[in-house]
Amino acid sequence: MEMDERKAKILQAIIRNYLETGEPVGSRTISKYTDLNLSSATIRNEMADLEEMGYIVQPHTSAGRIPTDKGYRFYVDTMMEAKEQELAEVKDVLLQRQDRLEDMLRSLVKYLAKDTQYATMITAPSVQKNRLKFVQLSRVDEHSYLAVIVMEGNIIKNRLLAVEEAVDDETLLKLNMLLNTQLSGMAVQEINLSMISRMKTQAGIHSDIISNVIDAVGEVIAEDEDLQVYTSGTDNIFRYPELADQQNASQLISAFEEKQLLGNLLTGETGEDGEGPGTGIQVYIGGENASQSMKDCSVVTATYELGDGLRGTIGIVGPRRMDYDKVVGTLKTLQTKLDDIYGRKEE
Amino acid sequence: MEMDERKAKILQAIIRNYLETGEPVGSRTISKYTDLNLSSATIRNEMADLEEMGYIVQPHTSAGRIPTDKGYRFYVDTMMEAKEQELAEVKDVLLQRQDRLEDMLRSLVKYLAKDTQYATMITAPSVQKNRLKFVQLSRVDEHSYLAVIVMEGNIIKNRLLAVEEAVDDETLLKLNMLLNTQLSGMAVQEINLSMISRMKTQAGIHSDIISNVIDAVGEVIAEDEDLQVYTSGTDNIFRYPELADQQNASQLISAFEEKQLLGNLLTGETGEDGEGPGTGIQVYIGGENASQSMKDCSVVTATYELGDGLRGTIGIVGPRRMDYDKVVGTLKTLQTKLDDIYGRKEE
DNA sequence: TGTTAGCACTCCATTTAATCGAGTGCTAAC
DNA sequence: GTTAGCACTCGATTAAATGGAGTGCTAACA
Repeated sequence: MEMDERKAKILQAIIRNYLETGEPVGSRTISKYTDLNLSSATIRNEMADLEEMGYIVQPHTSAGRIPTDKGYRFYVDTMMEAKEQELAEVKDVLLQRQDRLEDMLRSLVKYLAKDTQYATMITAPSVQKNRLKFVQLSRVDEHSYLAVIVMEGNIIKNRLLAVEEAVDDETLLKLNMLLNTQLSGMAVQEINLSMISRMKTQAGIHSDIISNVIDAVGEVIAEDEDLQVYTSGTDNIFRYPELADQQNASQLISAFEEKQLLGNLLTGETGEDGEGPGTGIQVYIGGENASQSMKDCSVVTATYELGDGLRGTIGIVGPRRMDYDKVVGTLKTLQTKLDDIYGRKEE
Repeated sequence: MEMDERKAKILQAIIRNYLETGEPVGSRTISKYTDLNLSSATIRNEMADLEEMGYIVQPHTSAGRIPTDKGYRFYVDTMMEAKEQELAEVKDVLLQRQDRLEDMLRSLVKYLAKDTQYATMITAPSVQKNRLKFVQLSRVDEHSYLAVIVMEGNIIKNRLLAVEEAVDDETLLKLNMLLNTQLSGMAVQEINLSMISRMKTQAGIHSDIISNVIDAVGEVIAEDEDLQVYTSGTDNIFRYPELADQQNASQLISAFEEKQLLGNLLTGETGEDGEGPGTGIQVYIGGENASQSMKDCSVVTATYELGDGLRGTIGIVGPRRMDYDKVVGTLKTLQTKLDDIYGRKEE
C-alpha cells in the first residue's frame, strides 16, 4: 500500500486537527473538515489504511486516531509550511543588549518562551577558533592585579590575581607588552610549555606573575568550555495536559534543572549542511529524542551565529502536538534577524 | 484556656510526627509515641483543647489532626532546636570559586538544593556602598576600546566601546590618569554633572570618549541594581505530594521562573537586628508569605555577607511541613562558614 | 477532679456496578 | 469505489456499597 494524494490530505487534516484540539480525531470530523466531500465511511476506510501504514493509531478501540511519530515526521518533512513569524519586539531585545551577551541571551530565551508558549533553552555561543585577542594586566591596589582577557569574538573575561610584592608602573608596562606580543592572535592550542618558559625567562624576577596570568588564561578557556545553558518558560509545560501530569512534569522539570545534560542534548547533533539563515533547523519528535525524559516531547533546535565564529544553539520544547509550522517559522525569522544584526559585522 | 507543659508536649509530638509522615496524626499514635503514658482518650481531650486554641485542625471530622500555621509558628518560636549541620563539601564549593562570584552562587544554591531536598534560591550580593575602585580604558583594536570598571568589593565589569578615531598610546595613558584621579574612591551618587563637565573639559578633543566611559559606569551600576536571582532544585517540589498536584506545581514553577518577583520576596524583609552568623534567619510559614503563590509553602531566608558590605539573601522553599530544625541549622552553619572564609578579610 | 474504657457515629477513600456515547469495523446496497 | 446502516467496543462518568480510621461523648473509676 502506498501513500496517495488523498491519503496525504486526510493525514494532514488529522494532524492539523489534533494539533489544535489534542483530542483523538474521528472520521466524521474529517469528513466535514476537509473539502474532499467524502463520507465518514470512506474516511474510515482510508484511516484504517493509514493506521496499517503506521502513520496514526487509536489510543483504544472505540476512539478516534492520533498521529504517531512517523505521522508527525511525514508531516514535518513534506507538508509543513514554515510561516515567517512577526516577532515584533525581538529586534529591540537583540540590539539593546549587544554588549552584555549573557543578558541578551536571557532576554531572548524569555522572549521566545513568551512568544511560543513552549519551554525554551539556549546555549551560550562557544568560540570555534579560540584565539586570544588581547591581554592586559592592571593594578587595582597594592596586592591585587586584574587580568583582562579578550578573545576573538569579543568575549571578555577577568580574573583577579593576588600578587605578593608590588610592581612599579614601568615594569607593569613591560609585562603588558611582553604578554601582548607573545599572546595576541595566538590560538589557545598553540600556547605550549616552551612558549611559557620563554616568557618566564623574559619576565625575569616577575616570572611568577606571568605564570599567574597564563594560568588565568587557561582557566578562562576551560570555563568557557563547560557551556552555559539558559532556559525559560518551563512553566509552559503545564499548558499541555499530556505533559502536565505529575510523572511527566516532574521528569521534565528535572531535565531542565540539569543544564549540563540539556547542553549535550542541544549540541549533540548539528551536522546539517548549508549556510546562512533558514538552515540548521532540526526537529526531533517524541521518541526521536536522545533523552528518555523527552520521549513525550518534540524539540526543535536551531543553530545561531553571532559572527566571528560564535555559535550556539536554541531549543524549543513542547508536546508532540506542537505547532511545528509556527515554531520553525519563528526560528527561521530569528535566524534572519540575527544575521541582519551580526552578519554584516564580518566584512 | 492556656498552654501548659503537657499540651506543649502533645503539640510537639503531633508536629514532629506530621513532619515525618505528612499524614494527619490521631490520638492513638500520640498515646504510644510519647513518654507521657496517657491513654488515647485523654489525648483526645487535650487535642480538642489545642484545636480550640487554634494550633491544630482536622481536615475532616473523622481524621487526625494537622498543625495550623499558628501551630507551626509556636513550634518554630519555642520548640525548634536548630541543629548544626554537617555540610561536608560546602567549603570546597565556597573556596573553589572565589573569583567567579556568579559560578560560586550557582554551585552553592545547587549544593543546598541537593542537601536539603527543597527548592532553593539566592540573590547575588548587592553592594551597599557603591564605590568605584578603579577604572581602566584599553585599546583592543583600532576602533574598539575596553572599559574595565572595578567596584568596592571587587565587582568587576567590562564594557566594549566603539570609538570613531584612534587614540594614541600617550593620550590613552592620560585619559586613564584623568579617569582614575577623578573617579577612584568616588561613591556613585557623588558623580554629578559638574564633575562630568569638568572631566570633559580636561579631556579636550577626546571628551566623547570620556562621556562614553561615564555612560558605561552608569549602565554598569544600573545593571547591578536589578539583582540577579539564582534558583535550583525546583524539581524537589514534586517530592511533597501536597505541592505536587498540578495546580500547585504549576503555580510554584511559574513563581520560580519570575526571578524578579522572587527577588522582591527575598529582599522584602531583612529588618532583623543582630550581627554575625546565626542571625538574620527568618521563617515564613504558609499564609505568612507575602506571595500568594507560596501560600502552601514555608520559606526560610537568611542573609549572608561576603565582607566589604556585600550582602545577599538565601531562601529555601519547601512544604509547610518542612524540616525546620534541619533547614535553619543548615543555614546557620553556612553563615558561619561564610564568615570564616570572607569575614576575616575585612580587617 | 482528672483519667480511661467503651461505643455510636462521621466521613473519606476505595471498590464495584451501571450507564452513556463517541467512534469503529463490517456488510450490503448503490 | 462510495456510502448508509447497524452491531459492537471500550473508556469516561456517575452512582452505590463497603471498610476503617478516628472522633466525641458518656459513664465508671481512682
